[in-house]
Amino acid sequence: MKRITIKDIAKTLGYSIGTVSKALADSHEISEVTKVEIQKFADENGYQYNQYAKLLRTGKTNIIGMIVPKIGNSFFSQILEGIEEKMSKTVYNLIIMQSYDDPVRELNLLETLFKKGADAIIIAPTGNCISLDYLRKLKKDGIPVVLIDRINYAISTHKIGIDNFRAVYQGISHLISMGCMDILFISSMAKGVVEERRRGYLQCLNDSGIQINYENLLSIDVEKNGENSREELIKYFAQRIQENILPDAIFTASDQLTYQVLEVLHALNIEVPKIIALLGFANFTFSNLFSPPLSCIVQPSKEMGSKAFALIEEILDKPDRQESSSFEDIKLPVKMEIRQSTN
Amino acid sequence: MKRITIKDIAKTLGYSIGTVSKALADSHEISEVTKVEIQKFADENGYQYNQYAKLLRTGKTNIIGMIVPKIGNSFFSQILEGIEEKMSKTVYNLIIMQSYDDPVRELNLLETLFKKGADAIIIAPTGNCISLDYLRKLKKDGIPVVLIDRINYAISTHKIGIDNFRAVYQGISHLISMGCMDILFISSMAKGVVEERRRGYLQCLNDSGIQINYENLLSIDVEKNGENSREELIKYFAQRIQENILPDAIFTASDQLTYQVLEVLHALNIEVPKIIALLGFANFTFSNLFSPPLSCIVQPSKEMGSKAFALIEEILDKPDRQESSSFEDIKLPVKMEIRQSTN
DNA sequence: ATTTAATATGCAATCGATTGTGTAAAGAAC
DNA sequence: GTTCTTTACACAATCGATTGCATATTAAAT
Repeated sequence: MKRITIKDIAKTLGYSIGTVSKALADSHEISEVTKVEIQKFADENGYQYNQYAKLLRTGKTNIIGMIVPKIGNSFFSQILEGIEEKMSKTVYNLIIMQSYDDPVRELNLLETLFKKGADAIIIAPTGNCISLDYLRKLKKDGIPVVLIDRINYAISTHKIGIDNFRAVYQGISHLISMGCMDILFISSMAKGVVEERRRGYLQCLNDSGIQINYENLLSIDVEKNGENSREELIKYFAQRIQENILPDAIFTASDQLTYQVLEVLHALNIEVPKIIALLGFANFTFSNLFSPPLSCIVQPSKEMGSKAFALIEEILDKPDRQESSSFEDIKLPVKMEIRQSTN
Repeated sequence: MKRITIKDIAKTLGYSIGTVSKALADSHEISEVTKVEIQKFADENGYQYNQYAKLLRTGKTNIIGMIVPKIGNSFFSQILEGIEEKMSKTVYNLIIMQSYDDPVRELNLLETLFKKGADAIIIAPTGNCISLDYLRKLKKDGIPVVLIDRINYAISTHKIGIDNFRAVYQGISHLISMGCMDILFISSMAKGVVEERRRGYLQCLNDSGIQINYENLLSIDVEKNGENSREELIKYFAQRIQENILPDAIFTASDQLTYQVLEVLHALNIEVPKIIALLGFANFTFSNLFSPPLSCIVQPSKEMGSKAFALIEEILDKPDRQESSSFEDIKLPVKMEIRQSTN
C-alpha cells in the first residue's frame, strides 16, 4: 500500500539509514556482500526513492517549464510530442503552459514557473515580449532558457528554430517561378520572427527585380479565438474585390493564418490557385487533403522539440554548471511541400 | 540570486522558524502584529515556499499525470488545452505522457507516474488495455483515476466522454437519410469505445431495416506513424475496386482514420461524395477546408479537458478524502457538422 | 494577591533522502 | 607487541518546510 522507504529497509535489515543509502548508490564505502543484500531486498520490495526528498537535498527539481502560445495548435503540439518522446524515459518532468500570445500572461506564467522551481525553461515567446528582462534574470539565476520557434535576438540564450529569412525567400521564389508578381504577405503583428520573414519576402522580390508594393504587407492581429482576425480578413478581401485589385498570390506567415486565409478565400469564392495562389507555413499532417491541396512550408516541429530537450538535458546533466557564455543557435531545415494551391 | 527561505526570514526578523511558518500560514497562534511584520517582509523579499519541502511533510505532490495516445493528435491536444487553461491558475502541475496506443508502454508510464508520486491520473487508455489491474491498485492507494475519451466499463472509476453509441447512431442515420445503404464502418482494433460505436452502427442499420453485411465492419490497426494503416487501406480499397463492390458511404470511427481514409480515397481517385460519402469523427478546426469539406462528428474536446480537471480538483481539494464509492460518468454532447462529404 | 486562562512564541521531531565525519575491528608493517 | 592503515559501517547534520507540545508572558477571574 504505502511506498517503502530507505528507513524501512534499514530497520528490517538492521543497517543504518546512511548505509542503505550508500549501498543503493553503489558506494565504495560499503562491502560487496552488504550492497548485494540491500539492493536485492530493495528490488524485491519494489523500493523507489522519493525524488522530492532527494531534490530537497540536491536542489534539483527536474522540472522543465514550457510556455507556448497554444497547445491545440498542431505546430506546438508536435513540438510537445518531440519533447515528451525524449523526456518520458528520463527523470525530468515537463510543465506546459499557454500564453495565448498575451505578453502579460506570459510574464505571469514565467513567474509561476520560477516559483515552482523549474530547472530550465523552453519558451516560444510572444511577439512584443515584455518578459525579456525576466528571462535574463532567470538566466542569471542559473536557469537555462531555450527559445523555440519564436527566436528573439535581443536576448542571448539558446535558440532553436528555422532560418525564417531563407524559408520565406524560398517560398516567394517558388511563387515567382510560378509566374506570380503581385504577392500579398500576410503576417501577425508580432515582431522578431515576423520581421525576418518579412525581410525574406522583401529581399526575394528585390532580387527578382519585382517592384515592391508596401500595401502588400498585411498585418493581422491573431488572437485567442480567431473570430476577429477572420472578420478582418473578410473585410480586407471584400474591399479588394470591389476595387478589383486582387493579388495573384498570397504568402501566409503562420499556420493559423494559412488556414484562415484559405477559409476566407473559400468563403468569398476566390478560387485557389486559379485567381490567387496560396503558400504559407503549415504543420498539419494532412495538408494534402485541403481544397486545393495546400502548398506549404513545414517546420521540423517534432525535431525542434527533441533538440530542445536534448540541449537542456545536456546542460542540466553537466556536473559543475554555471551560467554559460556560449549559446547554441540551432537552425533546422524546413521542408517545402508543393501542391495544387500554388499551381 | 538564491531563493529566500523561511529560515532566512526567521534569522533576519529574529523569530523562530516555526513562528514564521505559522505566521505565513496565517495561524491564529501568532499575533496580528507579528503576522503582518513577517508577511510583509516575506512579500517584499519575494519569498516563495518550497513546494517540495512542503510535500515531503504533507505527502501531496500536486502532480496530475496524464496519459494520451499521442499529443500531436489534435483531439488530444485540444483536451490538453482545456486542462491547462483551468490548471495554470492552480497549484497543480500536469505531467503528460504518450502511450502511442501501446498497452505495455502505457503500463510502464503508469508505473512511472506512480513513482513520481502523481496525486491523480487522467488517462485515455489503449484499447486492449492491460493496465486495468494497475489502475485499480492506484485507486485503492487513494489516487483518483479519471478515464477520458476511451471509456472502459470494466473498471469503476470516474469517466468523461461522449455517448458513443448515440453519436454513431446519429451519424449513420444521417448517411442513411442521404440515401446510403451500403455503409462501410472503419475502426481501429481497440475494444471498449469502438465496441460502442460499432453497436451504434449496427443498431441504426437494424432500426432502419437495412440488412447488415458484416464484411462492412473493417478493423485497421492504427499505430505510431500510420504508414502500415495507409497501406492496409490502399490494399483494401484497391481490391474492392477490382471486385467492383465499393460501398456508397464510409463511417470512420476515429480522427486519424477519417483523415487517412479521405487521403486514400483521393489517392485512388475515388470521388467523395460522388462515389462514396464520408462521415467520421474529426476534431480539426478547419475540416471545412478539406476537399470536399468534411462532414464530421466533433467532440467537445476542450470541455472534456476542463471537466476532467475540475473533477480532479474537486476530489483532491476535499479535506478528508477516502476512496470514493460513487463515480462520475459524464457524457458530453457531440456536434455533427454536415458538409459536402456526405452530400 | 493568587490562581487560571489565554496568548504568543520557541523548541524539536518529522518527512526521505544525501553525505561528511567518527569509530570499531581486522589486517599489515615494523 | 605496538603502531598504522584499511575496511565497513554508524552517526548526525542537512535540505525547507509543518506541527504538536512546552513555556514564558500577560490578561482575566476569583
